[in-house]
Amino acid sequence: MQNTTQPIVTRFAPSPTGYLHIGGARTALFNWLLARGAGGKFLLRIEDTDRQRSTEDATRAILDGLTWLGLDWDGAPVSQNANVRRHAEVVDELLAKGRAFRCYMTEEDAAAERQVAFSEGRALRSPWRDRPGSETPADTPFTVRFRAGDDDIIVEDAVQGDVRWKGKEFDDLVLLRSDGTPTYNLAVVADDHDMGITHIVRGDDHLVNAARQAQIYDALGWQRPVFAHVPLIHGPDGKKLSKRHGALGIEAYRDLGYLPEGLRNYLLRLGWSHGDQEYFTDAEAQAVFSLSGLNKAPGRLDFDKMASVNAHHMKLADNARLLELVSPWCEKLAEGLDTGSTAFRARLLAAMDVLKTRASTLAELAEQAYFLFRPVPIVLEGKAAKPLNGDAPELLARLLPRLEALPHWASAPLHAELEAFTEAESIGFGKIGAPLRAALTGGAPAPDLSLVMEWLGRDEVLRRMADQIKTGV
RNA sequence: GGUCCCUUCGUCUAUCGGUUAGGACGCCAGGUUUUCAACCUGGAAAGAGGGGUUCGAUUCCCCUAGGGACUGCCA
Repeated sequence: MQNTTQPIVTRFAPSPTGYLHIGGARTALFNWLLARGAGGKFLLRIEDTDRQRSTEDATRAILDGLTWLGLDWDGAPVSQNANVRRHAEVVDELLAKGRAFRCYMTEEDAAAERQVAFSEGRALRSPWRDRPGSETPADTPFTVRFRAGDDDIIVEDAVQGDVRWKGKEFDDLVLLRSDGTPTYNLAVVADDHDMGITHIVRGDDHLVNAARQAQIYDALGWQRPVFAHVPLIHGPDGKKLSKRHGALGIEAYRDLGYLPEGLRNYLLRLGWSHGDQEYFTDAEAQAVFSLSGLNKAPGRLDFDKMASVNAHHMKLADNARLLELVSPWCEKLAEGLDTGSTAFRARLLAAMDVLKTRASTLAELAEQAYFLFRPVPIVLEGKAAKPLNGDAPELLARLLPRLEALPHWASAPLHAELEAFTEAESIGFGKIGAPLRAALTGGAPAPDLSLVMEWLGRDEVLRRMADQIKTGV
């Protein structure tokens, strides 16, 4: 079966008929991990032999998706369509070996023939499979079909175990269409062989194809690759993935504010495990990933878990990088915000260590940071204005000069000063905390007040306090 | 219809014949408390059903049920 002395070569082979969806992304991830962890190669092949359905846009969307996810491939992506000549050669080889034959059935003939086979509980067998060459009509279009064998077919799958089929279950499948173009199963085998693919990890919707392809490998005398068919991902309801729940392009998750490493980690654990370990860095994942950890049962998408895994990676992420990533989100929250300004950048950077522990996505990070850059003066209305009722403005007014006089503007002395103030006023912390918080953040989520004050800076704090003292009087 | 695959807490999973069936997310309760979150502590929560095999089955086999894939001159 597998030749362990040769380096591992894997591939991801999407057909460019849409975006890179979440299931495809996971398949790509597994292939990437397998290759990278073994110092092998991870190749890309675009299965574009169906010219009608294939589009440039889809190809680009898939490449962009992989790039965003951080799955880099070796060499240039292979276009399957570019190999049609080679595919025909392989068919000739099969013809020469007597493992393929010209079939003159029309599509209608084949449909009728299939009907008969169906009723007899077997797969289609072409009446042309054993006709001598002398009987073949001239000037009649033909397909080339594979001469299906009668022996059982056993696929040794790395995930599903040994799977066995009866030979009669398989069609004399078309290798070359009547227009001379190759079909999927033939092209895949030829390309995978030519590309030196050692391990094929793909969705288990291809399990039966593995049997078809195995027959072709065997007929050609080629070594079969290691097959590993991973179960498909289902939606949160356990049903097949649909647009409504999760079958989105990978870029949709990016646009929801997920980090690529967060999504990678989530996808990795969906259908694969390494004991009880939940979180993996790339290096860890590459080091321990193996086919034996793959699960046989399909998994469901769980957006809560996805968010929580992402939150873990938010905490680990570099602050400067997060600043770049979150800036567009901040612009969405505050019209006209200049995220390139040094004031904005400095504040966010200072606060990032704390803020990133409070958010599970970039969208939430921007919300958590909102108090730092929200437009001033802050207009408090309704419930948000309540903390400034009563004598709260007077309290703020008495606190203001004390803060102003602080020699060192940092969270520790600020905190001490607040404590001193509550003591001097004989009030509980909440008495001053609530109005101060309202004045500084306008009710937006924010961490400890002394930190908030440090990050905002003296001028901004005094300014926001003054704004509320003014309106409160 | 046929063939094949799958089945442990709500979800992702550990277990590779002997465990009080473990962890994570979510949920519930409590704690902390200057908002929101985070955090800490505790809790509820699972082997689809039925037969075997075995001293002993979640684990091995069979059947049933329920999911799923394939069954194209699509990929």
